[in-house]
Amino acid sequence: MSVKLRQLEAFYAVGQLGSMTLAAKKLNISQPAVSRLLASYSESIEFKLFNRQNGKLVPTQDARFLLREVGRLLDSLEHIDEITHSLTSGNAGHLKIACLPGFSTSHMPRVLSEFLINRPNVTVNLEPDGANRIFEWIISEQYDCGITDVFSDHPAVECKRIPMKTVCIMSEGNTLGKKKFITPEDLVNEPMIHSRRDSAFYRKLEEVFTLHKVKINSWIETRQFNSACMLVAEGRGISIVSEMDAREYESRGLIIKPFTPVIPHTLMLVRPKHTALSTIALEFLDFFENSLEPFRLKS
Amino acid sequence: MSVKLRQLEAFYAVGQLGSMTLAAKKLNISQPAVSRLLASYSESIEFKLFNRQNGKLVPTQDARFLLREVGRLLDSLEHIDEITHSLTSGNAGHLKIACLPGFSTSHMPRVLSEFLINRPNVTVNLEPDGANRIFEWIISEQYDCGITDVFSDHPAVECKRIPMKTVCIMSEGNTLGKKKFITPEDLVNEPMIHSRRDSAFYRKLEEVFTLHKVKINSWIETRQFNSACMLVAEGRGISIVSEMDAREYESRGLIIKPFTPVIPHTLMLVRPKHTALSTIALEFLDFFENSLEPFRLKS
DNA sequence: CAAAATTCATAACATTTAGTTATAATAATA
DNA sequence: TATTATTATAACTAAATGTTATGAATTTTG
Repeated sequence: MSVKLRQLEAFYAVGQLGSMTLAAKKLNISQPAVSRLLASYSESIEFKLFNRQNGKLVPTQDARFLLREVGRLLDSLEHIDEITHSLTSGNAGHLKIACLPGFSTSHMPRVLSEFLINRPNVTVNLEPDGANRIFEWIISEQYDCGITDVFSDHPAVECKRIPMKTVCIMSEGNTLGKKKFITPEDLVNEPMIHSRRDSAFYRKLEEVFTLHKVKINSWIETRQFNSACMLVAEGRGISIVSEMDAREYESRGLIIKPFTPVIPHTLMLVRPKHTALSTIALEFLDFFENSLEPFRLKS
Repeated sequence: MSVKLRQLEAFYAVGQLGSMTLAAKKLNISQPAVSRLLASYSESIEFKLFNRQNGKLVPTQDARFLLREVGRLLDSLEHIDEITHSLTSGNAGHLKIACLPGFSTSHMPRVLSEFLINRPNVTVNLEPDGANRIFEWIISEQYDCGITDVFSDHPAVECKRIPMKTVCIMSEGNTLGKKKFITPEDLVNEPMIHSRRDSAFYRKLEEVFTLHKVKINSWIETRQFNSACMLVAEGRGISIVSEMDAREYESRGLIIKPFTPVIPHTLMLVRPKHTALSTIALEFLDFFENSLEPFRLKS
């Protein structure tokens, strides 16, 4: 007959309290129950557990050694109980997040650390990578959610679009800094930093400029808004980027101006469609979406 | 209803093997048993544990998180099982040993380390102190056993006498080094290093010398044989000490010669009389007594 | 695609474990 | 010694854990 958990609990309680009667009270069972649990345990192992001394039950040298181990076991059992409850309430679990590299260094860490403050039992795996890889990961269900800016209608991917505000950014010396807002016409002679020509955002940009009969004065092509901000902050060029990214660099000398007409930048929150997400993952997606609120384009 | 150990075992097995049928085999129970254990566990916690995928049971994100914790729990349970068996066979436990300071630096470490080689789960507490303190500790049952050289007939102390061989030691240059054995008469003019005048051993020494009508040429009085050996090795004086101690210093330039008549030095292995010693403590006492064999005086 | 095989769930029942109350035995204490 | 507190034993109940038999659902295979 194998060791029974109940036996260990009884053993531990008696070891702690030095009395079966007290142990019974602590465990909320009757004294005979404890007596028998202890008797059966003591029989299964082959050494004496307690000696009587003035009416107290004093653990044997060996028993004392065992007590430590049993204590550890009961602790981790309690921990499991705790964790179990936490998992349903979203206070424990593991999060696997994939996001574009731009996010992983600026917005995400802030949001994540805030999210984790009250969730000590949550562990996170944050993987920055390109849009294509993110989709692969979501499709193969290796990650709980992804933050990207490319749409996909893959049947296994749930995709939520979030239109984001964009702004025009320039370095501090720029004469356009005196204007209230910027239009395409203002940018005729400005060297522009913009995203790759095959990106959806560049196409939208081009469309707007064409409509205004202005040619984009292309200077540097970069993959991320991040880099654009960085370059502009360094003192050269002008760009149109997500306001969220712009605000990250505002303190490093960067002029931010509204741009008309409005050109939205669409973020995508993606997740596997056929898997039930864990509570913690759902909570995080909610939390993250909320964090975008200040920069979200209200339609 | 609280978590049942059996449920966790089933959960873990299924999580590992991806199948209830296999899990049942591993646990040596029937498949329906596993099915019900899992069902009841899944009901008690409030989230789904597994998803079916091509006939395999794949743990949920949350379940995977739990599995780690449960694994730890089961490990420590297994460890307890292991320890329990070890305790009866004397391969685990805790040893509290008190000994004279002389032992704690020479003989004891060697014996102890040899004793522990095949007993990885044994922990030791070795406390060096004077004879009186050792008795106090044994009486109050704070220690399993003690090594000393003073007898006590305290009713709570079990005392085993071990008569030990003694030898005469001198430094390398000494002319007596040419003799086969040393007698009291040889020591008339030698400056002697000996134990304290109130010690049992000194009284025996004095008795023998008086019988031979030789006065002890007292030079240095020291508490331990250790110190005597050290002093002699340094090049001055002559002493009569336990052979065991002498051998420790043999390599540091020390001449060892038999002494007649035989003066035994009595070691005491002491332990609490009214407590059943743990298996490991009994084993250790045995082991230690054995280690004294080469230096023991056969009567 | 239908047949065979695998895998899990359910039902009905047996056994073991863990709890109960009542009471006797055993220490500790006044 | 009588009294009191503590543990052990007995007899019984409820719950947990196992069993076999069998049906439903899903993969695998010919």
